[in-house]
Amino acid sequence: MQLKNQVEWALHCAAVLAGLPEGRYVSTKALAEFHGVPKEYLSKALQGLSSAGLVVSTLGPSGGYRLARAPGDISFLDIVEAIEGPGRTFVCTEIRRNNPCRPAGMCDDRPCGVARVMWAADEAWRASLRQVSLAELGEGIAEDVPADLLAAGRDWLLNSR
Amino acid sequence: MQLKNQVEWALHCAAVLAGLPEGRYVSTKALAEFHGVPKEYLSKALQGLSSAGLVVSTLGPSGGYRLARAPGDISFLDIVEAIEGPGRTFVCTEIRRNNPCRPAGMCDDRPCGVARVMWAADEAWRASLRQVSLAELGEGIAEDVPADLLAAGRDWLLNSR
DNA sequence: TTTATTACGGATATTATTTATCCTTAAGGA
DNA sequence: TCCTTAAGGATAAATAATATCCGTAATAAA
Repeated sequence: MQLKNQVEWALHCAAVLAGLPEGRYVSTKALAEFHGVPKEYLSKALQGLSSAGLVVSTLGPSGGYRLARAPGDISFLDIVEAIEGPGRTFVCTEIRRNNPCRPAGMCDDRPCGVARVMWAADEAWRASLRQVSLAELGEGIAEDVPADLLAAGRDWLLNSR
Repeated sequence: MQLKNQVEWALHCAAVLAGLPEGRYVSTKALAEFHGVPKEYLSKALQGLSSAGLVVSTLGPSGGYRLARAPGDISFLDIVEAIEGPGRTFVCTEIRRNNPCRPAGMCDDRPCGVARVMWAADEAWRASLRQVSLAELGEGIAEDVPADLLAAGRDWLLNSR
C-alpha cells in the first residue's frame, strides 16, 4: 500500500505556491521543470487540486495556478484527499456475512469489529494530516533552507516563462 | 491507496484462531470456506503470517494453523505488517533535489519537510494499530455476537474436515 | 486583431501491482 | 501405504498507477 507519487508532487507544488507573493500565478510547465517531473502528468494532479477548490487557475500567457486560500487554511489532508480521494485505506467487504453459522442480517447495522479498529487507525492518520497546514510546512522548510535560497526559487518560478 | 484484501482476510483468520481452544489447528481449507474466500490465495496470506512468526503451522491431516502467541500479544499492526510489509505509505523520492536553485548536497542529512509531516501521520496510524490486540478485538466481537453463535463457529471450524 | 500561451478534458498506451490459479514437493497422521 | 496438509514456484488475469498525446476554449500580450 503506497500513496501515489502525485501526492508528493502536489504537496511540493502547494508548498511552492504558498511561498509566492499574493496574487501571482505559476504555470504547470514551470512547476514541472522546477520539480523535475513530467508536465502532462503533473497537470492531472494540479487539476485535482483545482477541482477540490484548493487552487485557482487562470488561462493564457502569465496564467497558471495560485492558492485559493491562505496557506494556514489548507491542510495536508486537504491535498492528500484531493489526489487520493476521500476513501478509507481499509475497505471492509463484509466477509463476516459468508460465515456459514451466521444468521442472515445479524448485526448488519453495526460495522464489523475488524473494520472498527482499522477505521480508527485511518482516522488517526487523517487527524494527523488535518492538523498541519501549508503555513506550518513553510515554517519547517524555512528552518532547513536559508532565506536567500528560498527567494531564488521564487524568482526562478516567477521568471521562467 | 488501499490495503490489500488479504489484510482483511488475515485479520479475520487471526480473530478466529484467537477464539480456538489452546493447541488446536485449523486448515487453510476450513478458513477459506468459513470466510468464503479463495483457498489458494488465502494460503499466501497465511504463509505471510507464518513467516512473520505470528502463527505456527503443522502438516498432515489435522494440520493447519494456530496462533504462535497469546491473543493479547499480537497486535493489529503485527498482522497488517505481515501482509503489507513494513514500508511507509508515503515514499519520498527527494524531488527537492531537482530544484534548479538548490546547491548539491543541501540538507541531505535531514528528511524533506513534506516527508516529515507525512511520516508523522504514518506513525500515528501505526501507533493506533499497535495498541489494539487480538484479545481486544475478541472482546469487541463478543459484544456484537451472542456466545452460542461464537461457539457454533468454533465447532464448525474444528469439525470441518 | 492576431498570435502565442495556457488550463482542461478525453483518449490511449505502458508499466506495476493485486488477485488469483495451478502444480510440485516434502512432511505428518491415520 | 495412503491421504491430507503447508510451502513455495510459476504463471495468468484483472486492476490501478503512471504516464503521453491531442483537441478545445479561454486569455493576455504583441
